[in-house]
Amino acid sequence: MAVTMRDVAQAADVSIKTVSNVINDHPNIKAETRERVLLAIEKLGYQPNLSARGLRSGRTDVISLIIPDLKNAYFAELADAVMTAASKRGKVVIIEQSGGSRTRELEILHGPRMRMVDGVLYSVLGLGQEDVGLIDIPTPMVLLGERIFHGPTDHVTMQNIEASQAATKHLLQRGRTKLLAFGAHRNEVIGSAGLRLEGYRRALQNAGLDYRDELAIDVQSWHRSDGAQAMRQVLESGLEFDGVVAFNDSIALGAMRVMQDAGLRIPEDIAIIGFDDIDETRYSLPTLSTIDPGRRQIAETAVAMLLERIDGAAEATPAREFEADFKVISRESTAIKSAEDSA
Amino acid sequence: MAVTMRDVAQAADVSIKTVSNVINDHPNIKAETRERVLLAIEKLGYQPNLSARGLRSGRTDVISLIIPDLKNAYFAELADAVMTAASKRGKVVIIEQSGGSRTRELEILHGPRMRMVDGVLYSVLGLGQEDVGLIDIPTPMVLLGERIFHGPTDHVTMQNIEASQAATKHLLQRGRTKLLAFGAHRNEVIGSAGLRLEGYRRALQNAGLDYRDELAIDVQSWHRSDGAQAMRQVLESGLEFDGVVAFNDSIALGAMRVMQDAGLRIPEDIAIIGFDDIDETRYSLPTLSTIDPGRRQIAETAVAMLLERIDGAAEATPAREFEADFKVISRESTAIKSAEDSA
DNA sequence: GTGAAAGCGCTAACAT
DNA sequence: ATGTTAGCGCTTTCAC
Repeated sequence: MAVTMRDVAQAADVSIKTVSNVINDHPNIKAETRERVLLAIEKLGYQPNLSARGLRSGRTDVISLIIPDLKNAYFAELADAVMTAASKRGKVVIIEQSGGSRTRELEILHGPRMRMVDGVLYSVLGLGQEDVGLIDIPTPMVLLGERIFHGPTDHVTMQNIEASQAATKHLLQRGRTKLLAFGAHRNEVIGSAGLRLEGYRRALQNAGLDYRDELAIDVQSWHRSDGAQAMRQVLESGLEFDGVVAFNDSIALGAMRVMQDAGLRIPEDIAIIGFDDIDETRYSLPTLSTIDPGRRQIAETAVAMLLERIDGAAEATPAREFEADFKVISRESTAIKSAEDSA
Repeated sequence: MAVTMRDVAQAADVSIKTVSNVINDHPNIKAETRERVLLAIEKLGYQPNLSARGLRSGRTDVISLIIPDLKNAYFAELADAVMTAASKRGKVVIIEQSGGSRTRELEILHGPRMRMVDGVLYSVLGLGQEDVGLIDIPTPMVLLGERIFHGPTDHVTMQNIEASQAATKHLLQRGRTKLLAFGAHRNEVIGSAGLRLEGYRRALQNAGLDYRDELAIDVQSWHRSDGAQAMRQVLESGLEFDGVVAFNDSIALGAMRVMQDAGLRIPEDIAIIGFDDIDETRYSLPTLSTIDPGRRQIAETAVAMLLERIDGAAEATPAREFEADFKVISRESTAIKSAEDSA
């Protein structure tokens, strides 16, 4: 059997309580006693049993992160940011992939695994605003993403409308006027797609341009292959455009590849900007202009808020909402090369 | 306080043991009794306390996956494969990022967190063969990667030498003879870099070509930016080559981008093949030929082996080694376009 | 400053 | 087929 606190206590000739005190950095221990205990721990190779501690204290120091899909670069980078933030505070992270499925998200949220973690960061995709009642679980939770607003929990998100508006303005400033809103979900009002489309509209309006519905291109799933396929259809249709506001980087990269195959030059013929600032955008050919959504800030804030809820520091505080700062990252795909660009 | 088994037992008017039996699908329960218990569970919203179960049974149904870095596409895809395989068998996964640091890997391996998981999948990067003595931990473990061989534990890996040899042969067959071994670590014998360089040498030898040391390009860290930088130096140096065997996809993509910037056409001027078959290789311009290392098979096998160790099914079995099947994936970056390709 | 003892919620002997 | 009971290893009052 593994060595327990009792063994350590015996070896150090103190009570089990004293060992516990040393381990948990409690005050009121003579330096000499602490030394002795530490030595015994070292000698016996003692390691606390986390299950026992969890049972007794109600804390496991594990938090859960629910995301749609780790293979998606955006979520891999989010997971990394969350794990880094959690690790700084002594927590480890269990990642649960939902596949964006409603059923699976509910299963996870209401499953027994929730009882073994101190809290949850939930990046919503399957559920929507109408499900706001279903996310009121006993485990402390912080919501991520833009599918549900004003729920019963803290919420950390990015400035979708403002960022999308800035991205659109970025292209308008470069003289492009026939801009695709690439990645729309037509009948969505909130959700990333809905909000980003709204930002696109506002930018057009501010520039005195009309919104033309045929320029809003539906791309249901935001993977690279979907972006590629949607762009293929656009090119076949003969629709005229000189710029693309893509609602995430993956579909932007997919679309870029298809346009280049078709002989279009980027940015000379078509300027394109993405969303998310995934690592890859710095290495594509051309490099992709994009929106930095403030991922690190999102992760840090979400973890901090969650921990406050867990140790009750924010007990009296009502549900908070936090929007991270964003930045337009200008790269080659929207570079200004010469006067005839907008021709 | 949360509802416990005792409450359920009371509500269903049975003993606590019966409730436990129902939950754990033990035999010998009258259908009618089971019904009653299930109903009570439902009504009270009972959820088992996993810490308590873990304490009592010594099992947590959590396994740990130690990898260098989630932002690295290869590891993100590996993590996804592992989580999927684990989930099928009722386990969840804690991901620990080591950053490839020796110290950090040892810290994790010997840390208290190991006592809260049933087993570990450890993708070695920081440690090396000389550390084989340090990885003999009490927690069941399966080793991944190619830094340590013939250790005290099961080991799942890919066929590095054979795969690299096949990749090199793939280029040789296309008439390329001046091939960079891109991503070498000069003084490494085992490790991915060492083994892949060996495969490269064997392929040359089989083709009756001499190994030329100046064609082995050191790239210490295998991120895209490192590949880009190394290729910049190669181009500046004026070294002549007509093909690139890159030791992973990321550095291949970085290098490809730099070559294109320099006006080189791929595959006409330079043919290039990568390693890992990360998703992105299907969408780059041109698409990147690569080696499919058998990721799913690796994940499935590693998880299966680990679980056998955990439930003692493989108690008597000595440490096993398993090599996954690989495949050469031929894409545009090594396509045969015309007769003058090899000019 | 340290010790004794209770008990967290569960599982597994053992009993019936 | 079901009930009784001990105890996993730890933290936490409460004494001293």
